[in-house]
Amino acid sequence: MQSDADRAPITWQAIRAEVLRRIQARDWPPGAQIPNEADLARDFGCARSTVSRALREIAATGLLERRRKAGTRVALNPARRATLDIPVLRDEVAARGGSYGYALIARSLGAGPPEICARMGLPPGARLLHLRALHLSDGAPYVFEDRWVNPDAAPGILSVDLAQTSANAWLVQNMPYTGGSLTLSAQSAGGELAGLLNCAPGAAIFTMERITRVGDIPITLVVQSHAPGHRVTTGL
Amino acid sequence: MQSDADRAPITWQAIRAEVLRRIQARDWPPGAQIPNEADLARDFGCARSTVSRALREIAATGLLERRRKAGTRVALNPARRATLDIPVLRDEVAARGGSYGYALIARSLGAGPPEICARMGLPPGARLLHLRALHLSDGAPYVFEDRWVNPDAAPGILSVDLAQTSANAWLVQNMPYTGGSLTLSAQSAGGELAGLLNCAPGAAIFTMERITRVGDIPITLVVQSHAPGHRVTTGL
DNA sequence: CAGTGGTCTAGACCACGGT
DNA sequence: CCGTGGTCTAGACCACTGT
Repeated sequence: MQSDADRAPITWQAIRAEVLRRIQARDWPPGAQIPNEADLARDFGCARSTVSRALREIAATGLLERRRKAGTRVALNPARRATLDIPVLRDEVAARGGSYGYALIARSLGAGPPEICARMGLPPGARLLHLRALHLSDGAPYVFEDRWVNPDAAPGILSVDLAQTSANAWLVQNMPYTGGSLTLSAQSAGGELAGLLNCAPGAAIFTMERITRVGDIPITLVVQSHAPGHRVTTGL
Repeated sequence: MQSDADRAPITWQAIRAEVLRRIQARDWPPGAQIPNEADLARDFGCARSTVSRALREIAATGLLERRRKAGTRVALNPARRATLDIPVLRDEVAARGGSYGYALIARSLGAGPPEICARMGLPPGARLLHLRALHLSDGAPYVFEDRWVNPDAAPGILSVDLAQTSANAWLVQNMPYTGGSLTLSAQSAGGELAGLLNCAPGAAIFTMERITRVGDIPITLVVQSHAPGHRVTTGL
């Protein structure tokens, strides 16, 4: 008679919420193995792929660990993951209500320093375009950028007027990358950097170093030194 | 006759790779709309859900933007996302080959400072457990941790011997959280912090501040100050 | 070997949101 | 309105890996 009451489809978000609830309530304590997908699908009254989707999403956050045959377990030491947004600096400044500015300080083409070449995975002495520039917010230094570009990977950049267009903007529009790495650290402002960022020497500087590649070919290495007080926030 | 040549199933990873290739090759330049899922599925000779999975994964990295009816576009200003692993400090030290140590410096229970209560979203003067501790690698200071715990959310922690078990380890095993935030910044080591971390006053310190919640209830706010030179790296 | 997650398929309905 | 992505289903085969 009430055969139409259970017509409402179960969404994978609902299953995710319920699984998270059971973990939080310690129905499934850390380290415990949870039922397999087929059983859960039967319990929830939905297709296995729906359960699979929900568990996959949770596992992506590090709270569940899944292995074939071994099943799904609540992570014992959840090395949680956070997703960090890396906005374009122009947008970041605009979002803070500032007016964005860009100033190229130096541009040179020549053999890259051995250390830089090594970090980019290039042979020592490879020819690199070296750029130093300031990103400004309301005219004040916001980020100092020290960048090396591999002209072999991005030949077009040699003919761009980089005083008008920031290298990042050009690369973003013309050289979508397929991989790379990001390193975050803190460094003390040396004399030159302090001068560029208009801050006290020795101030703590939040630094992001990015290397981007297309396939196996390195495109650019950029070190961005943020003005003191910069923070990066994300959800968990 | 060759009707069995196309039996190999197309994987979503293969489609992702091909879509990335077309973006990189500027077949689909930034800002352009790409064919809809149904058309791509026909072109690739697979089910629409396979295409959907591939495009969803790419969109999750920020390279594609998807909207119903408007279709899928190559992001014009790809605010790229990176996933950051937040390992348990004990594991992080062990992975670096060090022996892990933990030393509780201070423990007190009382009204939290207004600023801390506000950051946690609690009323001013809320009762908080305040912990100060050092994480050690091979006996040397590795991270100084300044933590506030909401005892109403985690009553069990008041009866734990925190000299033996780090608060983080206990919380991780007993209080799986459902949300929170993470803030990264650089700070200059003040006199006290320099003493604790055994570094020069004024050194640049990489700082992570985490707030975790269960539902809407804040559990803990922790500020972790890393020894100078600390770096966090992730893929893109 | 056999259990479990990973994936693909073909089809269906629906929610959103440009036009 | 109606095209597009978002999702669910029921079933199938496969890849990996612990036993």
